[in-house]
Amino acid sequence: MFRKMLKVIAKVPQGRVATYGQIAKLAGYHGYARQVVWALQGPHNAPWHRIVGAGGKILLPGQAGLEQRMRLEMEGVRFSGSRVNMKEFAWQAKPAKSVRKKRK
DNA sequence: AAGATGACGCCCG
DNA sequence: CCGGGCGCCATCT
Repeated sequence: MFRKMLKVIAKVPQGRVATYGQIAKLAGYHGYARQVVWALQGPHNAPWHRIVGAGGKILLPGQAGLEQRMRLEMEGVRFSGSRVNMKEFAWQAKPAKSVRKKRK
């Protein structure tokens, strides 16, 4: 499951950002924003810094959020205060069949 | 098995 | 724009 999410996250190109909900939905799990978080925390090498909250808000606490912002700017992402210019850098993913698993 | 938790998302004030 | 409240789901204790 996380495996799939990570795969989607890995598809996010540099200089682009995606939201948790976006990832979850593309992975086929609409509404699993929280699970996306666990996927990032787990042992893997995913570009966690490209994942932000809805509206491009950085939710990471303390230094982590600071570092994320720095990295994104380095990739070319512009920031509007504490947020990312979503309209410009929001990742436009392709409709990968949003197949929702039949949540039992 | 039940209760609490978490880098969330959306609605309301 | 910001803060608070409620709902979502898998994992942990």
